[in-house]
Amino acid sequence: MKEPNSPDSPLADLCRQRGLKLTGQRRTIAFVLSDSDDHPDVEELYRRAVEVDPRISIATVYRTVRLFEENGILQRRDFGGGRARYEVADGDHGDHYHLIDADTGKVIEFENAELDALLDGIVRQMGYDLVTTRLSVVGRRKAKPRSRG
Amino acid sequence: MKEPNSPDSPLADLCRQRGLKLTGQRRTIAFVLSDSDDHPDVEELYRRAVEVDPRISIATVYRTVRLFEENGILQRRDFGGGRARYEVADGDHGDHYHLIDADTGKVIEFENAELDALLDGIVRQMGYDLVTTRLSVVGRRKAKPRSRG
DNA sequence: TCTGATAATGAGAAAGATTATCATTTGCAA
DNA sequence: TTGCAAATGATAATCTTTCTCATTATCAGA
Ligand SMILES: [Mn+2]
Ligand SMILES: [Mn+2]
Ligand SMILES: [Zn+2]
Ligand SMILES: [Zn+2]
Repeated sequence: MKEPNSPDSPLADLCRQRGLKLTGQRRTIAFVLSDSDDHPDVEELYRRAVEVDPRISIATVYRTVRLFEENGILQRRDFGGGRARYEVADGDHGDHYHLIDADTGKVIEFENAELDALLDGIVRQMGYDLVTTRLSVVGRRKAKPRSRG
Repeated sequence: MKEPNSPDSPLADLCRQRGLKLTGQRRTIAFVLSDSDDHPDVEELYRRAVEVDPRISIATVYRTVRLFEENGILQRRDFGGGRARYEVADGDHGDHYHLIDADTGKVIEFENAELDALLDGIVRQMGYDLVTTRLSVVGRRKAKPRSRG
């Protein structure tokens, strides 16, 4: 266990702000999420949550990520592989996209205002308002160009 | 049944070109795919295939779309909803993206060379070669601007 | 602080999509 | 035409996620 009854995590506070009942399990999951800067799936969140409070159930993790997503606290991501992955919907962090390393699976985040604007313009021109952009690119690390000789 | 023992469909020919054994089931599924211009899931492909040859099995449809995808004949798409959807990997048709109508679920294809180039440049600048772009946007039809009066 | 209504939880069943198994059939090269 | 490797059909198994329902916990109000 780490950081037991400390002041609530940012996400736990958000939880309360949204008028959601703040149970022990939700406090734990909120803490784990606030503490993560990657894109864990539910199994991984469960593992991390159990470290904090061993009597949490995976059913509750599923329920909680769904609840948090519905309340705009979490964002669900799909990087292929059949499982949903989650990250905090951070207003500061801003919208971002993901590059997945084809060989290692590593996820690299990036932002690009030109891309934002281009997508928005394309969709608008088609007569729609953009609601969601689902974008991830898979790439393979370029071989370092060798100095010839 | 429609179009029984006619000349093979373009996809069936492709199948043969790749050295894949051309079974009756594969011929049927290839025909159904060539005949489709939308993004059917496996269940839908199965329904369409059964119209042509009633003794086809859904297991074979699953196997065949996987085989065709592995051989670059089909492209798998994910528009959410938990099922894979497929379309012919058409060289002529070119790479394209998908706009999903948030209210109706309708899928609208679009191409955009600027988007192609921008994504390629972004990925390259991060030190990667672009392998796959997974992009779909969800949009909501704009209300027609009313002439005020 | 105590109580009760209500909502959340845990454990496991169920659902839904996809893949694996295995006995039988089929395509196709010789 | 034959033989064999590969494909098929039927169905079991797998995997992720949701549902069910009896039990427990939260929290507003007394
Ligand atoms: Mn994982
Ligand atoms: Mn369907
Ligand atoms: Zn991210
Ligand atoms: Zn398409």
